[in-house]
Amino acid sequence: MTAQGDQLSQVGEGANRPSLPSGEQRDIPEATVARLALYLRALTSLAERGTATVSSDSLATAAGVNSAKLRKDLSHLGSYGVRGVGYDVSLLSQHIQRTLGLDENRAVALIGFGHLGQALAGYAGFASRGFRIAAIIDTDPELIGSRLRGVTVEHADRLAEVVRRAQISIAVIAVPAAVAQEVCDRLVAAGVTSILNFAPTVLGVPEHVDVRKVDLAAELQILSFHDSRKSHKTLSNNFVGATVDQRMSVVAKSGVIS
Amino acid sequence: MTAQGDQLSQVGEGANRPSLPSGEQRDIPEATVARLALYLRALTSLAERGTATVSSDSLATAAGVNSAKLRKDLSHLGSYGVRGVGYDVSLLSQHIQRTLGLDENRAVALIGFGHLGQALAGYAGFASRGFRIAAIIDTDPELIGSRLRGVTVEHADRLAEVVRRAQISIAVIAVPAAVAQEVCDRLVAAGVTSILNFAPTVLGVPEHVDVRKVDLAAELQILSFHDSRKSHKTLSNNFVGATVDQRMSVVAKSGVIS
DNA sequence: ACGTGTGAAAATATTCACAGCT
DNA sequence: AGCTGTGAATATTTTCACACGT
Repeated sequence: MTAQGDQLSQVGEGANRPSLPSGEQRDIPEATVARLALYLRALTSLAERGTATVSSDSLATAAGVNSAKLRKDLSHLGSYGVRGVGYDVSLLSQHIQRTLGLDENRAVALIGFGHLGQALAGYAGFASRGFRIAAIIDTDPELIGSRLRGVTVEHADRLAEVVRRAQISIAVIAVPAAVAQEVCDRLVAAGVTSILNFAPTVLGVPEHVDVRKVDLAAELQILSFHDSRKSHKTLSNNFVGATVDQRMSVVAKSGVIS
Repeated sequence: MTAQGDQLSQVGEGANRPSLPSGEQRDIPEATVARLALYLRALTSLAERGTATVSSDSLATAAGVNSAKLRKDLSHLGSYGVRGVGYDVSLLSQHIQRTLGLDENRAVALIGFGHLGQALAGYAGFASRGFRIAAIIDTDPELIGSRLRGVTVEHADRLAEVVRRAQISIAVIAVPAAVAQEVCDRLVAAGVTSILNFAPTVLGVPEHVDVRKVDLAAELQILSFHDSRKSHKTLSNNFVGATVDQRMSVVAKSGVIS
């Protein structure tokens, strides 16, 4: 048990690597890409604490992985560490950002401004981690025209127009499952090539479009599977106390995170 | 590209399988467990459409995977299909539910009733897919005492008491990152053994506790990585039109999803 | 015929362990 | 002395392809 449920993912199912356009390091494994985001988060947190340099060991702990994995992952970006010393926090941070394509803030469209959509829109980590909500779309007349940090909620009829004008290639779908495919089709037709889907549906998309999904109930079901196999259901505490302390020392060791 | 970002995950990091308590089939791979949830969703959708029997091919399409994977996955549960025919929708559904430990509705605690917490609480798929929010916790005096479908929002001071009384082993953390670890510690001390974490922090937990995380910004960053490598950024449409139709035929072929 | 179940092959991912730089 | 970068070993996951039951 233990361990942050590392969300891996392979985005390219029929992926025969398309051979790269220009002169960059190639072929970063999917599993590694997924973790780069975690390393970046940890690095940002370290930078805020004023840490200038970090070892693979501490960074790994801060990111919730082991150090061998971290070093292997970073080796795919080329060498940015110094033997005997560690990694320069700000340098590595920048390099990961570049690798992830976060150089300038990326414009994102949010489709669906219900409870979830509003929660997502209000999420600060959104802006601080490289993204800018450039458009919000809904169909509810009550919501159309309301503004959030300078962005006006537009009607779904104007989706294509809005997406094209704001040059948006990434969209977040936060609409009911029943209309998710239709929304998806419209996004794709308008030129969106990457979609984060919160609706509990499989979206059909053409080859060149990536979809990632977040399914709350599925996550809980996975937890449920493991939980239901824990025999010791009823034995507990004072034992728990001990192991929590164990954990604390791990955290202390690396000076982790906000 | 294409392809639903299959969220895999290994929950047990240092997991040397604990050898099972009683007579059940053993050792379902993590990757398989994560997909069982998807199959279940697809099956439910098929059942609603009145489908009684389904082939591995159609079910796979409906779940967004290929059929070899699906068959291999299901083989870990023991045989529930009929050669030459397919799977009985309701039978397989039940079996997956049992496997995931969803026999009776599982009680879940929701910690944090801000925007995100409220969105999660309102999510219908929660109830319909095996979970029941049995407790809601926050610290905001404005929110304490408000009720949602028969559940009263309680103050964080009463967390342990509430968790113990409702026999909760699964909790969802939807609080700011700064207080997530503290909340987590309290949950663990109160006996929670499975946590779904929406705060962008690595949670330290003892061995016997599982954590899964959902990190919105990380998901977007992964999309960003792939998106930024799509050369054809500017070429588009009428080509898009064609490929969308392609996709439509795939969907039609399997009669998918809500 | 049809479609499941599964060994065996291939591809990915993780971990080990240590050479080599600072 | 300390810590990175990496080949080699291991483990896991995916895919292939076909025997087998209905």
